[in-house]
Amino acid sequence: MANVAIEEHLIVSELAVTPRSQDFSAWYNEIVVKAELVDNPERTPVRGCMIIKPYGYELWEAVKSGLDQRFKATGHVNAYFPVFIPMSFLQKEAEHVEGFAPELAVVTHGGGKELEEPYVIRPTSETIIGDAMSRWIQSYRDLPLLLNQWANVVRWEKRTRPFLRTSEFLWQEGHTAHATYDEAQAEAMQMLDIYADFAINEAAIPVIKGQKSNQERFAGALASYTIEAMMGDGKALQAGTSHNLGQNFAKAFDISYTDINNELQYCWTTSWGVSTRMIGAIIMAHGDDQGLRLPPRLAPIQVVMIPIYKNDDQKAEVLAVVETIGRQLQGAGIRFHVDRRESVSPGFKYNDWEMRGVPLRIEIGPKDVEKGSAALARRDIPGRDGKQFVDQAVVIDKVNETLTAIQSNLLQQATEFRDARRHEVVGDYQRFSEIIRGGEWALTWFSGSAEAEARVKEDIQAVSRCFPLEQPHPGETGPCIVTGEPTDRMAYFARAY
RNA sequence: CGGGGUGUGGCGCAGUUGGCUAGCGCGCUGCGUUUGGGACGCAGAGGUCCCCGGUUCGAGUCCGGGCACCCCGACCA
Repeated sequence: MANVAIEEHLIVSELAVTPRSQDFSAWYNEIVVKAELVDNPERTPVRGCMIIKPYGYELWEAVKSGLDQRFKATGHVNAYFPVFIPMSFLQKEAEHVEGFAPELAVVTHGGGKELEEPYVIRPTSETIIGDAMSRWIQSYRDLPLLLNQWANVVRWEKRTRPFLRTSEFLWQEGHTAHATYDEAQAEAMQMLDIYADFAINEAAIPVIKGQKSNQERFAGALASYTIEAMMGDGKALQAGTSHNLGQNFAKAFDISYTDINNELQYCWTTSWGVSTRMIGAIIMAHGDDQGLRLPPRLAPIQVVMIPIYKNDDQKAEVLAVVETIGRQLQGAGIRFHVDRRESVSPGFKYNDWEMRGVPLRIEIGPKDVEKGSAALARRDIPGRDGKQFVDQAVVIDKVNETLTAIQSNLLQQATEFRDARRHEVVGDYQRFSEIIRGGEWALTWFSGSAEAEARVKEDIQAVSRCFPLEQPHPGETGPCIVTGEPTDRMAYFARAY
């Protein structure tokens, strides 16, 4: 018996991905390649960079589209700034250059000549956009200035993983300028809300909105805010950030305006970003042993149709039904694909599309032709339980209904998973450590000091993720988990990506 | 940047103490049979064994040097 079990295991591992439950990291590395989100990183000619394949890029386009609509709806406009930034620009904001110096890629030559001033390949664009803003803004009538840019950025990383940390990645960076602190702060919070709304309602990932500790703050910001998500292994992932930059960049780049009293004032600026890391979040929040599970609202293919037949007569009948349903799906605006491959069996196709995370599968075979039915199989409910047979006449209604159900089920599953793994702990450092070592989240009173944070990092390789905006005990104080001193805010701690 | 490891058809690997024609599985191409949960048969194609140098009658194998990549630890959307 034992030998049979081992052989079965070997067969499975040859055919499919390493089960997520067995080795989360290996599962992730394999699934991004096998689901064709990226080219095999080991064969990508540039170290630490990724080739995003069409299926992965379509997923990114869906993310882009969902975010871009939200940005436009709140009055932001897109623009584009150079990928090269004069080195001197970065040096104008002391904390900023210090934060980014270790991971800069620098261009020293162009057109065969050494450049007078080296260019940095943008790691982020606060400086070059700040420089433009200083020229564009003169009057309070020019404010607020609400810009966004979709771009690639480069940060030289020592250890990289597809989507989670790569030397080059795609993102959007919003950059805004305002007349007052309050307006900038409101903007930073508004964008955080937009990110949270996107994560929850499009990506089906529950997130916690919070503020970063000073140690985890963006280099050059007054305050940094984050949406934190829990991955399938319990680790935390920052899925988006928003910064109130205060007047730090305004002063460094002379972004100033004349107010209504004809007095010169510095602007208050913000920046905010979501990157291709969001793809990593979607993979790790929803995936299972069979592969990806994509939320219907973002899935490049929402429905895959598998025709099944034994001979040419059946093929003709089956494909006629497939065409009919296909036209209906198209009319309903549903993204679908018909798997017409002749060289692989239906069973292979089931597994193949499950690995790619397609939310819903429709099987049409001779029996369905005969009965006027169609088989619908949900990706989020494995096996027979997820399969239903519906009348062809109502298939579109059923598809719409089921896609909606899958979307909300993914969110519900992720929420229940997370809520079972976050724990409030007061004054018990031992238990605090055990929670984090056990791969779960601890919510505890925290002073936020550099010393306290360093101690936690030293002890248990974890840092604070955020002070949640929604505090569980507002107005109260409690003992800092590290120092014991009374403090008025609680923070989440967890191991993180 | 410190420690460990690996470079052999597209992918995963075998090739032990040198030996002749470099092999296996998967994938790929063609034909046929199959097709409701990862099909099968037959016939094919595909290799400067990471690079450079050395030892030898003979090097994928031994020696020297180089390069690349992967994994594990300190910094990061």
